[in-house]
Amino acid sequence: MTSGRPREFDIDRALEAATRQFWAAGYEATSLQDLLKTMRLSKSSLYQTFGNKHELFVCCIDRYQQTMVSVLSEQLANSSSVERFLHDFLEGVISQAKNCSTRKGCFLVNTANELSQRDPVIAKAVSGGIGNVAEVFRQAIEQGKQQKELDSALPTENLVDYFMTSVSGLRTMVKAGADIASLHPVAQLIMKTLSGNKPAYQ
Amino acid sequence: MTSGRPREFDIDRALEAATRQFWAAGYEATSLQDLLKTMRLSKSSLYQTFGNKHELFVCCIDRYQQTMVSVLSEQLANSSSVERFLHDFLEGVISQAKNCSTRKGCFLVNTANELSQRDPVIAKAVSGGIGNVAEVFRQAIEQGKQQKELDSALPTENLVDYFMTSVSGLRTMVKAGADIASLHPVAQLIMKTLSGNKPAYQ
DNA sequence: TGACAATAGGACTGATCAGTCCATAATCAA
DNA sequence: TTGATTATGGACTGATCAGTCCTATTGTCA
Repeated sequence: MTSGRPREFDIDRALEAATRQFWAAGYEATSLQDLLKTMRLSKSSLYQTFGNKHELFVCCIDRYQQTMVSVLSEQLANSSSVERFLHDFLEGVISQAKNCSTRKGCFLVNTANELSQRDPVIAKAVSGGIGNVAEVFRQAIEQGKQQKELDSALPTENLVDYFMTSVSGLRTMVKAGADIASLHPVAQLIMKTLSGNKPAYQ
Repeated sequence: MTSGRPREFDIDRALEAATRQFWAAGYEATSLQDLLKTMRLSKSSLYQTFGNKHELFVCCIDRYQQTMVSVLSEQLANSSSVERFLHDFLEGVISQAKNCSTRKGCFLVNTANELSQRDPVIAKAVSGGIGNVAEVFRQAIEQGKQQKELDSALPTENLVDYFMTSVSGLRTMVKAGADIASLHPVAQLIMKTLSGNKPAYQ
């Protein structure tokens, strides 16, 4: 059936490199030259393998959200408590403010901001990805309620929406250059809200 | 001193049109052709008056933040209570989700997302603008504490940071296409956090 | 009337963009 | 060895970009 010269590069590695580039610079500001350089591919290989810049971008979005969901699921499974899981996640976002190279925000949220208004295909991929991530947090919050860690008086959906909103806000602050010291108390307030009247998780 | 043919267009109207365009499409995605069309200027007039695209953009940022600060200050002065002022602001953000033309988010936050990482001049203008807006909310929260509307146990700065973070998150959700119904409870939770243990503002 | 300033419009530059095409090289199966 | 298939790199296309420059016109004031 198929024969011929075998592919010399690894598709997933190439996608990872492309994701890094798109993530750091955004879609429009990433040129094909940038992609060829970081992916270490020839133009022909890129077009033959991924179609074009737009299709490549959608592949990167998909790969990113799959990775994020699996990492989060694992972290949730390995956490000693739901409060710890959620708080660690918030602190992880904040700690990205420490240096510029990690101050990139969330690839999904960045893309929503850049393209969701004018590119329906990408918008769909992004909202699907965000939904999958939110589903992990929904499971976490449901679990936290059952274990009496979180406020059971409020509908889970509201808490999930609140958490996703808060995370997006933190990420924007980090990207905008807010200093870490001012964000820790914000994370405390967010956790306090999730857990009802209980004192904040330490 | 100066004589010659008088300027036929209104600078502030032209800036308003440019702001509308930049706001809707972002900096990179706005071409000079787009600007000439919406501003109703010839290329010569634009360059003579505003220098270039970049300087024009900075003018738009400045104009936007000045307008925003003055509108917010007036709303605060005219509000029956601080809680009402803050809650109305959150609901105003949410109500922008109703149709696509108003689903543009905040011009300052959008710009921070698009350009703050790679354009120090614009980054400075944006962070200055955000600081001015935050200052209005700082005054509001200080006032709310004195009038026993808000939680006095927490430092004002923390509450301001929390509020700015929450607003940014809400704006991202609106831009990402979240439905209004899911955001009202989020706004309630934010207000509840600001006011301490009191029931949410209705 | 003459100096001055702002207008409009178009030609032009040099750079960059995404994407196509082609000749050549490498690797497979038969 | 041959033919099919794929990889690769560079030349090329057509479009668009911001910005410059030039000419000609229109209006205001001294």
